[in-house]
Amino acid sequence: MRLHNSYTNKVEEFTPIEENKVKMYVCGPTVYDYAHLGHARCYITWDVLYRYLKFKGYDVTYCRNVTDVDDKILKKAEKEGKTPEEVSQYWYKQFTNSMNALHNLKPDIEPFATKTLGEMISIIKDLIKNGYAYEAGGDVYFRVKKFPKYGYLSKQPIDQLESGARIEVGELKEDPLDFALWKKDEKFGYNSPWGVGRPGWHIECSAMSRKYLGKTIDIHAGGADLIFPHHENEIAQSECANGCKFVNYWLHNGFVTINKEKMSKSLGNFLTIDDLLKKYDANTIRFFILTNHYRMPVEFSDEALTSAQAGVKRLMNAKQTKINEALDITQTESYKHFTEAMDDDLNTSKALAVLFDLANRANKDEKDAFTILYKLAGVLGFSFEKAALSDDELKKAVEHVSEVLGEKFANMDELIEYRKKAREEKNWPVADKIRIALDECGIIVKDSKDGTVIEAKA
RNA sequence: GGCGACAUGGCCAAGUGGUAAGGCAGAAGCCUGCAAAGCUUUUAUCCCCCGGUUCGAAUCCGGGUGUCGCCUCCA
Repeated sequence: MRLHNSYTNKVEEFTPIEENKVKMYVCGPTVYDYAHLGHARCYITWDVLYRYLKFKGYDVTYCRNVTDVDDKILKKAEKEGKTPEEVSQYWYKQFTNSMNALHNLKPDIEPFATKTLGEMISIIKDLIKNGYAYEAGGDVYFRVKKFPKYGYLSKQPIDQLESGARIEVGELKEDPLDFALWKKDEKFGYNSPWGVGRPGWHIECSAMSRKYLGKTIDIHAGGADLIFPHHENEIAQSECANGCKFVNYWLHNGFVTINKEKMSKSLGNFLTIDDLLKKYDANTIRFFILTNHYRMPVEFSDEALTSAQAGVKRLMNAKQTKINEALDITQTESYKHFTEAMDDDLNTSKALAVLFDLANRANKDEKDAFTILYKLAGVLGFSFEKAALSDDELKKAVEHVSEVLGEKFANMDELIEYRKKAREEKNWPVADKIRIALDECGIIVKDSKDGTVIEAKA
């Protein structure tokens, strides 16, 4: 399997540290607000990597942190008169709901920053001891100039970074480039050897990664906007504290854009996952994300989502057969093509083409085509479970049809039976009226030789 | 200003040296009482522009043009 490593800027053969085991870390959310489509892209992308690695037989440990100590959380807490814990707990729940709704698998470990303070303090202590960090007025800063490789990941010449760096009022840095490992905060802080304060954002990931996955890990992934300064700083901290390589493969996903501009909180041009899910289902959002390569920008538009919806529908409408559990799909051509695509730096666009080919073959009654489709689509996180019509929806629909026809029906079965008779008597106006009325309730009627089925609109 | 990426049919998109996957939309036919779904056929002599290398380039090199991202919190 080949993956693009941002550190070397090359697509490289992936070789895990321990044979058959993969330790992957993904930078998780700061929980203070709604997750938007940009987050969805990130976490869907790495969800697919996680699923695919497991599918390939790796024993994967997937760790995704939760940042629950941050200026934005504190601001929100003050504004709403709540404790920071209440705020972060609430938004963590919202985030989890969104991830579940998108069918993202739960990471094996989801550590909270506030529960990993011991590890952070231990790393900072080591950095100070080795001269890589210094305390100044209750803050602790990392001495960037002591780490010659600083800037390697982001490909930034140090002098360029220097010209952009700046010392804020009240900061006691030796050098503008230095960044905070610990910040004095007597109001919301925690005890530490340097007084009451809070950890810097970057140290959190270094600490959680080390605590749960070890000093050197296989994969560290996240949005491309984290490369600088977040990941650059993580490398500096971890490698100076641990004296060994931090990450073997750095993976970064591209952005979702809207009107050709990056979708982000600060620009205010974002669509929340919750709102999007009111209009499009999880498969559609996933399909929209996966038609593009994960490193490319993806332009959001309703047209693009509608197109994705139609594509998903085509896959989901494939003629279903009973899943043949005995089938070894690894021996099939489709498996070969699918894995070739995915092994090539997650070419999901090509992998989707394999799925469309299988759908077409299933529709032509090719044996096992649906089984293979079902399993491979599952690797990308697509679900064939159709949203069942709720009792309430059925009841409302029956009432609506009763009203339109001026005839009372007790339930859907009775209604379908009535329409069947109408069709047998070639009473097309009545049959059509029922179908149109049901369509108005979001129910599609499909007549075939095998009988009539109803299902919810996508 | 520094660094990085991208430019393929109406739209989205794969393809990185051997002659343009796939999806959406459109058209025609089959099926169907009609629909829906499905099936079949069909839509780029050409891949932003100009040079070059090569038997051969969308793919490599040089030069343009355009778009985007990072350099501050950000997925």
